[in-house]
Amino acid sequence: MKRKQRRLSADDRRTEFVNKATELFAEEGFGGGTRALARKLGVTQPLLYRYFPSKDDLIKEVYRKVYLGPLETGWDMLLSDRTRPLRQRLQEFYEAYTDAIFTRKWLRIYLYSGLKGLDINRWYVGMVKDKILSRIIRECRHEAGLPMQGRPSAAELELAWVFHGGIFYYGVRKYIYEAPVLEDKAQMIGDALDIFLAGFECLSQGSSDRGQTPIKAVS
Amino acid sequence: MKRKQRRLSADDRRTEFVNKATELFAEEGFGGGTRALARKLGVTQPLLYRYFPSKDDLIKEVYRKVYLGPLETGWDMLLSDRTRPLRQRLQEFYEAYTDAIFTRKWLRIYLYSGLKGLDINRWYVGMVKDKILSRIIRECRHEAGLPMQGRPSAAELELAWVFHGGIFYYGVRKYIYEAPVLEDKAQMIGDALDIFLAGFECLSQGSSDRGQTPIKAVS
DNA sequence: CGAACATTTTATCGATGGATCAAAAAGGAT
DNA sequence: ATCCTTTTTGATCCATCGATAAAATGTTCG
Repeated sequence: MKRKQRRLSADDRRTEFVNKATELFAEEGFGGGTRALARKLGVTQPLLYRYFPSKDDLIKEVYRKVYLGPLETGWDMLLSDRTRPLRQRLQEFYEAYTDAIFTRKWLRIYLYSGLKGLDINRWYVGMVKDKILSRIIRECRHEAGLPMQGRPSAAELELAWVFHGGIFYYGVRKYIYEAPVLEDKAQMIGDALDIFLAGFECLSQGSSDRGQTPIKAVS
Repeated sequence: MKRKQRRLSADDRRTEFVNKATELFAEEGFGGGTRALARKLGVTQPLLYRYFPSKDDLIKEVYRKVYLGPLETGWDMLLSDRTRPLRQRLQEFYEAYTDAIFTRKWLRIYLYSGLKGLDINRWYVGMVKDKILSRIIRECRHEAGLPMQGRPSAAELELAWVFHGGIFYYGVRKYIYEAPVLEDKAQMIGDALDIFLAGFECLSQGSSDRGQTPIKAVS
């Protein structure tokens, strides 16, 4: 009872390899075997080497596809559109962004590649900083009526990172640890935003009980 | 030019295996080879099997040591001591807790084992929830003069998780991604606490602009 | 010293994983 | 049906890995 319809076009086969490899590596890590991968495709293992010179090249292709996925959603304009209230923009942005990255596949590949210390991971983190967090800070400062300086301070960026990381960690808890989480993701984002925005505002008005500027710039 | 002083006592050799294995697995993941491990010890590979029945048993030992490490710091009483201001307690707790877990070794082993979906990881996450986050919520409610119910609601827990995860992610960024972070860890914790506490307080006083209870309990 | 014991090494087995190459099989064109 | 091209397979190589057994070396104590 063999498959009749074997042969696929070169492009289709290639993308099929990348897709199934993403699934396999997400579950097993990049140590997953090429034979297990071939089995998932219903083909034999040497066929892989007709489409990729080595397993490492396949892995690089997986990176590319996974890391570039979230960027195709066009969320970047959402943040800066000042015709709408900031809270609403942030809510919408984070719902869209987490829709893109909160999947078992994405998060696991992301963490596995992060543990390998790859350049593409550093690139992604840098992009999050520049395209997301810096903008959030800028908009928050604008909202709070603070003077606009060229770049956010390291301390402000850190605040945004902690906020962003908190949301990110929701995905890790749900899809990596498979721990019970608040099911309503939108509510989680909303509550986190309430805290963050209220806290940011309180601090901006100098109501800190420590004897220093609420958000101190690092010299 | 061979080593003269080879032979170690059984106990010393065993702990040496576990220690070096922790280092190795932290860097390479649990796929790290037993031969590489032996090389780190300056012994031959079969010696491992005189102290551990299998590689898996060695790995279990590594888990035990790593996961139990942070618990030996006795931080758990810090949180509930109401003779001191809440903010100070939280600051001190998180500085101590992150001193214990913010190391390259700990974080990498934690993430690798989390990706394997192990029971010990679930146990640890549950412990964080019960021993840390639930207490924080309880103390925050007390501070805000809110009525004390038996257990924190799922939404409140989620709030604490997002806060906690944000701080945790600082360690991931620094030691896993090796990304530049705000160097002053204490300041990061302080700022995150300011935001969290201020936000929590604002919300508790019903100043949310959404038409609902600030922190809504999930039915 | 030298016997008794514990520790470490040498040699090796079987399984698995990445990679190669020639041969076979499948589809399309004439 | 026959030929040609492209895809796929079967067989295999070599390195590595976990694990085992037996030999050898160091340690202890009479």
